[in-house]
Amino acid sequence: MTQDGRLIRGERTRSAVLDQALLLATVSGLDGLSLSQVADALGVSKSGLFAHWRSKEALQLAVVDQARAQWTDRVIRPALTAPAGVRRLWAVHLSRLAFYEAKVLPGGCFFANAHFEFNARPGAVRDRLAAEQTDWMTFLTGLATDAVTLGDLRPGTDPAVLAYHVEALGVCTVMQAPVLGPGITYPHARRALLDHLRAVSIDPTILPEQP
Amino acid sequence: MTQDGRLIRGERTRSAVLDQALLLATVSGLDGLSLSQVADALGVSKSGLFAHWRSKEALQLAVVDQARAQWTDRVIRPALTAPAGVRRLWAVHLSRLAFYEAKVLPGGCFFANAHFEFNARPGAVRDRLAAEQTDWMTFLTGLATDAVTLGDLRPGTDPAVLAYHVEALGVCTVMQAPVLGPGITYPHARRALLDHLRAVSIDPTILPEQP
DNA sequence: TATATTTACGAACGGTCGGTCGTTTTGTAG
DNA sequence: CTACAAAACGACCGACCGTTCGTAAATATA
Repeated sequence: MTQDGRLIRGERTRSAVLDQALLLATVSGLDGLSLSQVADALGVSKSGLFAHWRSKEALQLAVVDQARAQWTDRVIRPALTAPAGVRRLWAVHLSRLAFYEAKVLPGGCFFANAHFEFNARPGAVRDRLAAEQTDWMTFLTGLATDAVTLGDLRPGTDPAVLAYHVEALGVCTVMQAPVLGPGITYPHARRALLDHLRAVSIDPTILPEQP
Repeated sequence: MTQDGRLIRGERTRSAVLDQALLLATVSGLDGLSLSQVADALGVSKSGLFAHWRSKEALQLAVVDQARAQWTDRVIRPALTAPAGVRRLWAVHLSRLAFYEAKVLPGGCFFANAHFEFNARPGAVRDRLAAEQTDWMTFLTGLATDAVTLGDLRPGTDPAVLAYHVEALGVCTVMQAPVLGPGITYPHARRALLDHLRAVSIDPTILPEQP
């Protein structure tokens, strides 16, 4: 291991593998993930992957964990620590983007997409994803208890029903999203969010970059 | 071929294969469908399947088509031809059941589940499923233009937004479904629907049986 | 420089997959 | 019964999969 803070070789390839696996999982699903394809895409030997994870399932779980961790660090935490007066804006736009990215734009172009646009059938991986959905619900509830109520987000819906919608969408929620509709492109939605962020004096760089 | 109306041998196995394939697709997804598993589950040779469909994708498309045809014949058509005064009830309950079956009860126990709880990534099959979602939206719109408006089904939602929700759920819609929640089991929901059907003098047998 | 450990590699294995081919069984018609 | 066509079978193919293993290269420590 190096004594300074730089990544040693193992950690660097480990990170690259996880990123590539997440990317491929958005295409063929977490079930359809192929270790051979991951290795070939990186120009790395397939057998080398087993030096970092003991099995394919272990790598899949690592992908889920990293995706959740990144989403939490880069989006949810900034949202929760934002000034109280602007959390409502965050709630509406994040839910809108998450919904938009996760389902409406297959194979899309945005951070949130790569972190939601996979699903899995087998047991352990599916359970991990279910936990992730619970986290998202917690996040929404956290927003609701302070600057905005769930009723504001979706009038007439109690939390239990919203929880089912979270389960149903596999990731986020179903709120009123009037900006979404035919003819509204994704760059349009993103630009609108950036404008809003600037308008309320939130650092727009907390919004993940487009790859 | 026989001269009377009975199914000849080929059609019988063809139907059995489609049913089994639909069942397995609800477990591992339409992508994860294995011809070997289908054949083994039926005690049939794998190579015999290629006498009915030229490729695996052709069989997958046939599965989608049959699922949609059955759903239309057994559920949507009866709903559309129901007495005008009760279509609102149908709309609410069908959407509720479809939502419930398709997403909340994985590996469930009901007709609608087996016809919705699969998804696919590759091109042709995915396109076919997208067409199915459009049909469902048309059905809901057809209900709305007569006995009930979409506004009644989900207050404050315009059709464009609802269309996105249809896309998002992958099958149906997101309407107000107050009966769904923690502790509300599926038999509960089904019994409630049967009671409602009887209350409005609709033949309950149009509701598909539980397998 | 010499040594030890991490890291990556290439070859190979058993298994499953979709798909092909020639043959045999099954059911119908003459 | 014979003739014929539909239908199903079993063996086999090449490809890809996840995984193991022995070995070589890269890197850290001394």
